[in-house]
Amino acid sequence: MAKIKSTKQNSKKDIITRQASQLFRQKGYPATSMRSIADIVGVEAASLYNHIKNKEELLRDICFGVAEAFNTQIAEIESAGDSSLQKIESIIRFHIKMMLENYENVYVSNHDWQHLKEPYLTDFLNQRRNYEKRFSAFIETGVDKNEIKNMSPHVAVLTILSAVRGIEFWHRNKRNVSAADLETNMVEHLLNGIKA
Amino acid sequence: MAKIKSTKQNSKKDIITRQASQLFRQKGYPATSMRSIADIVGVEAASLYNHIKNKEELLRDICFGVAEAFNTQIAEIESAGDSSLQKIESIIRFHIKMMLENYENVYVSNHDWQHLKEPYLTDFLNQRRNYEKRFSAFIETGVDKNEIKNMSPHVAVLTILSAVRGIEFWHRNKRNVSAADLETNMVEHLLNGIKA
DNA sequence: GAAAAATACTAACAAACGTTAGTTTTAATA
DNA sequence: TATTAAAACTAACGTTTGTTAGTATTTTTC
Repeated sequence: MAKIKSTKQNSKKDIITRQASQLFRQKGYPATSMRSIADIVGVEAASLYNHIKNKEELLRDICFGVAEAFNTQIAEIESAGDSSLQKIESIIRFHIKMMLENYENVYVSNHDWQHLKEPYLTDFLNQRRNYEKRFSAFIETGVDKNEIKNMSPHVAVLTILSAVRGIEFWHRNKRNVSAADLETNMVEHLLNGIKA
Repeated sequence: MAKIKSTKQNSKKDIITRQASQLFRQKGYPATSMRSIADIVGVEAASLYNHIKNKEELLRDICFGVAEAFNTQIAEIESAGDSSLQKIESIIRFHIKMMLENYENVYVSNHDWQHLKEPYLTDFLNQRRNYEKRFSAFIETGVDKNEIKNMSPHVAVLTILSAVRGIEFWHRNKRNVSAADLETNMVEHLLNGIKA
């Protein structure tokens, strides 16, 4: 009866995916049932299959959408003429921005990618590995140019990526710190820790 | 037929819990079936219920075991006569140690606590909130004594805890960095980022 | 306004889930 | 060695799961 409302911007599939992302974030992918997604959308579970192929497709769209956003951004940063430190700062700020503005999708991508099936799982992991290598290259160059102190690039990337990812905890309790303070303090903490 | 082998150190319940923890880490709690746990233990699913009350009890033992370890340690650090910076370094090193030596349990505790049922869920979250407050107090004192630069203690705690938690990714690919290098580099990165 | 396309519905499926009941087998105790 | 306690087994239960088939209804197109 109650049809899914679609606009020019948001297809019905987009709406379903967005609602699914919210539930995946709250309960986790395996613990989220198609029926619970249908409830939120305001439709019977079977009706969802007029718009999507199956449950995993929802997860796939979320994970690869996030991956593409990061790939696009790092390519842009690579081609800019900034210093290594500036590049690293840009990456950090973009991660923070994504955690703030695209929280649900990034969260789901971080937590539930393991439930992707082959060949998508391998594809996703390869993209992530590639991304970390490109990030790592920023650090290596910075060390060579003495902008960054001598350290393990792998560990630096690990530390930075894990730290920004932790913003998911900030979302659970935003009372204490504003988004702006969060960004300022975290960027400073992570950059000061590696500056030569 | 094949009984679970128990020793004086490890009760049969301990053995089941350890195997369950491995699976929870690999697949996640909701995606891990009692039958898959039984398979690994080498027994039928129904037999597990001679040793445990239900599935959630396994998760509970893991989560609260980890929580207790951290509570005990922070109490010890609090009562020591160290400087704020030393205390923070001690905490960081303990987190890293836990991530290295008690990986499975910490991972599960970090990822699947949300599947605890009440009243355990509230209990767990209260313990965590309390822990973060005590951690935050170290930072605040350090700022007051000018050992640490002026910054948001909340953000510092968030950054540090998230970073060390990220060691779970190191476990997936230990080839590039030794555990010792990991610890040294991460401790330096996180401490240099906050030193006055 | 009729025809076609999109999308909703109800009903049902096979499989997997956590868990219990009842029974048999193994190990510990006396 | 006989008795008791521990722990395994088989079988089954009631739910919930993702998904499909078939049909009715709504919206779009002409």
